[in-house]
Amino acid sequence: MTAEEKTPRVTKRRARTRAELLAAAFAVFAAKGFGRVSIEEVCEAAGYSRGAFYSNFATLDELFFALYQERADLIAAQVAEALAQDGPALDVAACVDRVAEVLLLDVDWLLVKTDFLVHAARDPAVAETLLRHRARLREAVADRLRRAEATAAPPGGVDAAARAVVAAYDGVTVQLLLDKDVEAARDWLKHLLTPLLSGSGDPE
Amino acid sequence: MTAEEKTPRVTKRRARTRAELLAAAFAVFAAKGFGRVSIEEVCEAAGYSRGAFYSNFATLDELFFALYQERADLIAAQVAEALAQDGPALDVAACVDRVAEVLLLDVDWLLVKTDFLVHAARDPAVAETLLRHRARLREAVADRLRRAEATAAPPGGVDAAARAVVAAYDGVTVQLLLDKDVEAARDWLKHLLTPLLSGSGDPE
DNA sequence: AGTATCGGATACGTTTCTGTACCGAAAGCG
DNA sequence: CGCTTTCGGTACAGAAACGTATCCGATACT
Repeated sequence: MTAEEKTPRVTKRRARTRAELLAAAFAVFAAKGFGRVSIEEVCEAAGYSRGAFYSNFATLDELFFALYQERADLIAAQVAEALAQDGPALDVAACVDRVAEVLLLDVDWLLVKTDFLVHAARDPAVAETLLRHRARLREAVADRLRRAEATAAPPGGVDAAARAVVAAYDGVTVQLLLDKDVEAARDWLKHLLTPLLSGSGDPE
Repeated sequence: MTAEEKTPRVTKRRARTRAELLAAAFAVFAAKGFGRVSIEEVCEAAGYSRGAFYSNFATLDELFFALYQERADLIAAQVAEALAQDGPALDVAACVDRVAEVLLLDVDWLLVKTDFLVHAARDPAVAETLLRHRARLREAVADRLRRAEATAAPPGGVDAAARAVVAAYDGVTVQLLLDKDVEAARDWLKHLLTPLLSGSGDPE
């Protein structure tokens, strides 16, 4: 075995406490907001002492980043699944329904995600990874639209339509954060997407 | 004069320091984010000591609230002006241009505004006033659309269209916070509004 | 101008959080 | 089954921020 690849001898316990710290951090961040949370609070919520924290993360920012990455990947996978669920000749409405179900599921996640946005807006490095996540999502939507282009070509090109979908999602999220009405948000998102995906735009 | 109405004897200096504290707070909030800012930092940036702060505000939240209210009112007035600028038979594109100019002018303000959103999302009382601000803006847009309904009726009713405009604004804001490209954001907002205001929606 | 009041500065004690250095115990390996 | 490595707890000291109590200079009214 290579000398470079130093396999950590203990890895089971570590993974567990790391996961528990992340879970606790999610709850605390959702409740109080990232900026208002101390390392101690996270440790207390997780049932660990600060030693455990410093053993797993260098800083709160690092933990936050890991937390975001984890959850965002999870959501992305769920969205991909929802998008791929029906055949090439798709039912737009049903597809939108499924995606809306996934994207507007957990208000706590939207809270944390917005916190992360605010964080990224002030740190270019963080912003770049967030932009990558968004690009991935956008690409998934664009692919889906391309597959269905035969039945209904979106106005202004597939790519622009995908961007519009993301923008609509963001816009609906903001309102949802204020009124906390998930059902209304889903309905409203579908309502918004109708003209954006099938309306009469400038045909290039 | 009524005995209840106790006119404060000194009011000039106070107003000045209060304004300077607010201005400094805006700068610091924009740079670091509300959650990351201490009272001391605001005072230092303003060139005052903490005594001045506690003499004018009870808590950082209170200052933040006052700051938001002040700026939001200012923006609202500017938007109202931009909306009222041309006659009853309006040029949609030009009107959108003017509003986009006002709404997407200062990225710092968008940063602070998003901080406030995050704050409001966790405090129902704050959320309510933010919702009121948004309702006011929405109403202004709806009024404008009503005045122009003769030339081009928006899909799904004037009210829904106004909501869509706000959602589009929010969606574009998110992207802008990440890529910091104001010009692209303005173009994109106009592009989004076209199908939302004149597209083919379900006719009630 | 005199004076009563107000606004902001200063100084103080307290709390909270941080980061590190050290240590006992748990976990994998031979 | 003992040994070694590592993980997480504990203890400590320092920093930062908070809120208050108090004081002096500025300000407005007469």
